Amino acid sequence: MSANSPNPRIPPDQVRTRAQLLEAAAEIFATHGFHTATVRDICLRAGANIAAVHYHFGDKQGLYTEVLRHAYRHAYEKYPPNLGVTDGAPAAERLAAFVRSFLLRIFAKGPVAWHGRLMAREMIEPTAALDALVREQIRPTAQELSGIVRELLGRGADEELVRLSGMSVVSQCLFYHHCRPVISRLFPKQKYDEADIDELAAHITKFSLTSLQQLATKSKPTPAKKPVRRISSSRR
Amino acid sequence: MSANSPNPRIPPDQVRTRAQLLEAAAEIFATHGFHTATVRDICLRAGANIAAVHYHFGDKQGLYTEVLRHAYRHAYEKYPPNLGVTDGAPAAERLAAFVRSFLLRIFAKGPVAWHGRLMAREMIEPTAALDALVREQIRPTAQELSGIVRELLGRGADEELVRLSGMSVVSQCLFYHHCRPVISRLFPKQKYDEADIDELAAHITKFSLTSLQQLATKSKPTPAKKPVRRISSSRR
Amino acid sequence: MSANSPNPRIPPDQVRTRAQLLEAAAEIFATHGFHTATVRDICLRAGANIAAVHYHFGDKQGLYTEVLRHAYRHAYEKYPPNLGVTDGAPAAERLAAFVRSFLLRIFAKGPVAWHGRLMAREMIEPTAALDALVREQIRPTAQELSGIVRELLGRGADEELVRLSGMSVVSQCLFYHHCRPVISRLFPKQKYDEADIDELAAHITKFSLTSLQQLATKSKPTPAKKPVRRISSSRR
Amino acid sequence: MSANSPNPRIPPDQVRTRAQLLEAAAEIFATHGFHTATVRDICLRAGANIAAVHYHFGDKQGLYTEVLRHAYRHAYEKYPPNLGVTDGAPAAERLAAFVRSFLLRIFAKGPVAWHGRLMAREMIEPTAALDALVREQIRPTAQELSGIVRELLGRGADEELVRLSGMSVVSQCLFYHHCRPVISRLFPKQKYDEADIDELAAHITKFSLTSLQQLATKSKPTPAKKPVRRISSSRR
DNA sequence: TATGAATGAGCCTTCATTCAT
DNA sequence: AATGAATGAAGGCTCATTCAT
Repeated sequence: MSANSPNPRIPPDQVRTRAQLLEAAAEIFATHGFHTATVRDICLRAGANIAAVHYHFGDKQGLYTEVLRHAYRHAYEKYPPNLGVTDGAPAAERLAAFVRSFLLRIFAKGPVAWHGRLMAREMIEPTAALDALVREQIRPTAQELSGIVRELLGRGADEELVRLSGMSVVSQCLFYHHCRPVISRLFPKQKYDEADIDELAAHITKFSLTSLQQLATKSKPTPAKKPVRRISSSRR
Repeated sequence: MSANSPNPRIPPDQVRTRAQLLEAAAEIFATHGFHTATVRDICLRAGANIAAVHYHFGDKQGLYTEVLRHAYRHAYEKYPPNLGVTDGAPAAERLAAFVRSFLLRIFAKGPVAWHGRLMAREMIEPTAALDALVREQIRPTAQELSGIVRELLGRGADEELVRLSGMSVVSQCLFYHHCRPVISRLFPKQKYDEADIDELAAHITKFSLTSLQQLATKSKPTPAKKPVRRISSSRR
Repeated sequence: MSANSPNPRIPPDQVRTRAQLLEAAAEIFATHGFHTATVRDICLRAGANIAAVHYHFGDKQGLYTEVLRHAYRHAYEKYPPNLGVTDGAPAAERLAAFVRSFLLRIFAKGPVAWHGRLMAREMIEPTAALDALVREQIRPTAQELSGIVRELLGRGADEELVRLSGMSVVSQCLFYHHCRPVISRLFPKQKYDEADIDELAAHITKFSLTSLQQLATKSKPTPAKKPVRRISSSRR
Repeated sequence: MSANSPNPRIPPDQVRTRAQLLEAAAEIFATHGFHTATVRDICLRAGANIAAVHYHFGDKQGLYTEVLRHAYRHAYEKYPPNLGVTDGAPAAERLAAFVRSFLLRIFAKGPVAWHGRLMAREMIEPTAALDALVREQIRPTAQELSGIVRELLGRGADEELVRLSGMSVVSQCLFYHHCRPVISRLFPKQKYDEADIDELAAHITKFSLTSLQQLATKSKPTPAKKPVRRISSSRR
């Protein structure tokens, strides 16, 4: 909110219109997609004039780009990747935190919720905004995961294996979001409350960790260093 | 293919327009999505009159539904889930075939290629066509995978674990397709030729198989030992 | 039906298609009007091919013209203006017959019913077919009414009064048909069964006759002979 | 007119487009009917953009509804039903005023002229707008006429007779408008200038009054009170 | 400054009609 | 002789965008 106001003095009430526009747009873009969403609907829901979008953001695309940044930032503010687990913690523990925070982020309720849907849409129909997003947000996250996986696989692990294994971990998280319509038809009981997400996170972590640890012993017969004790999945 | 032609004789030439329409629509719907695609473009590319769509398929939605069915059928005809591996083959082998056929299907080139993109879009913005698709195509495929996973985990495996593990397998395949725009930015060298797909299939199979086999040995044959206490209780 | 078959031998079955087309068109034109009615609907209801209209009648307008003629003829065949009352009958009696047959004609049920609606539409948006209709059907009917009215007003009545009074009579009949949508809203109980029509006919006849008889006595102060008392009381 | 403008200040010039649209639409709807008229033509004649109709009136139907209201209001403003005759005037005088104003209204020249044609079309092919019209405009007019007729028939007159007689009066007025194409073919000399209308009004009034007075004396043998003199067709 | 009326391109759809069969 | 697939011209409507105020 205040990140966009250049001067510390409280601007009259333009910022409020801007913020409402952003929030309304996030919801509508997330629900209907970029092309199907209409500027009219967004302005209507934001209680703003029909010309407000062009006044504040140039055009529809400009609004969308800003929405994407806004949503991503909010999601990562609320659920940071490490969830309070320190960098020095055992890799297994950090993996559990990473998976859980990832799921929480994409299945968040309320205003944060739009982030997940917006990103999913961006995958299907990438816009110019994706480049910035990858550069500023996604790549750092990916590298953080790579670090965890590399440590789990052992120092000398093949970098290609690290890369592929990282994607194996992330994919299991994203799947539940990207394929939600099918999952809800195949398994109507699957829900995404906090408890359900903990369950999913536990499975994904276990499934991945089991494989990574086994692959580590195979590729590096001389481990013995880090026993990677438990997980203790303590969070926050 | 021939399911719609009641008599074995080849209908004069009306079917050609229909087929061209279907093919053109598959490509354009896959590229632009349902709402963004225009009937004009489809007819133009199919070399048909603008009114042909409504004559043959009722309306845009009718054409779309038919395209979805058409694409799914074609993809599964070309790459059946078992890829020639008999049902009696070892589960590990059947898993490898399943993964590889899945990847081949969603990354196919040519006219079969649209299937993957169409399905991905359907996940993001489901239409009425999804119900039929799940019922007729997706559920049987899911059950086939469940069978393989169940066998790998051992007879007495927890059904919930079977379900979650099945999704862990599928998710790794779909990920490369659903997140392609991001992957191509993070790892520009990643391609999807037949050789690349074999590589991906090998990793996914190995990653999954390793975990499944490990989870099997832990959960079943020698019980009494480790009741799988916490989250992924590390082996000793 | 057989009126259209030029030779007494039964033509294959073209005449049937033609007749069904005519009947279906009458109903649809009457219900929806010329422009709103569609050739497709007509062919569909007639069980004929979409090209049948152009094959049998040249084009939509040609079909419409034929329908109008067809409908008018049928209506006057079933309800001739005199309803069996001989020309020699008292004028009051002939007036009653005229009014009643007029109402029966425009409120007929079944295939004859379309005549009234078609004519009403022709009033609003006349086509080339109207000229022939006035010449062949409407003018004779009008002259028959004029004769009745003239006799009721007395021999020396002003011709302008005869003309206007004739229209006063006809207008009361047509009103119930032309303004049906409003009447049904103002007086929802008004129906048009045979009994209701008899009631309406009785009122219109009484209302008109009362006036005509009174005007007759006024304009011709020296009759005194024929008091033409009540409604159709046959004079002696 | 000013009922829709919340503030008394004259809106800058948005209302001009609206007014021009309304006027152009009235003419085109009256001439071609609702379905045949095109929004394009209306906008062209109004000098407005093709999207103006949807901006100001929602859709074609919304414009039509407003046109109907607009036309009705204008017609009644110019020719109020009583034409300056006070409510306390003799019933015969009020009847004469009613008939004459009715004819003037439906045969008006200029921008008011469309009212009659629009209403006639609405009878043939009622739209959703008719309900409001009957409720707001037609029913009050009908009740006013009923009052006049009831008084002429005498206090104890049968209500059914009042109702039917009222329709007998109105029908004679509408006839000249609804059947104009036929009348102009049967009696080419019939015109609808002010003088002609006075003539028609005189006849209709005389014809109806004669009947009503006669019916009154018959049904109520104890009249003697109100002699309801003549017609005295004084107006203005 | 910020509004809302106005714009024009373009979309889906429908229609009467034609033409090869 | 008679069909039904194919045509192309509009039609109503929606949209993002602009402009005068």
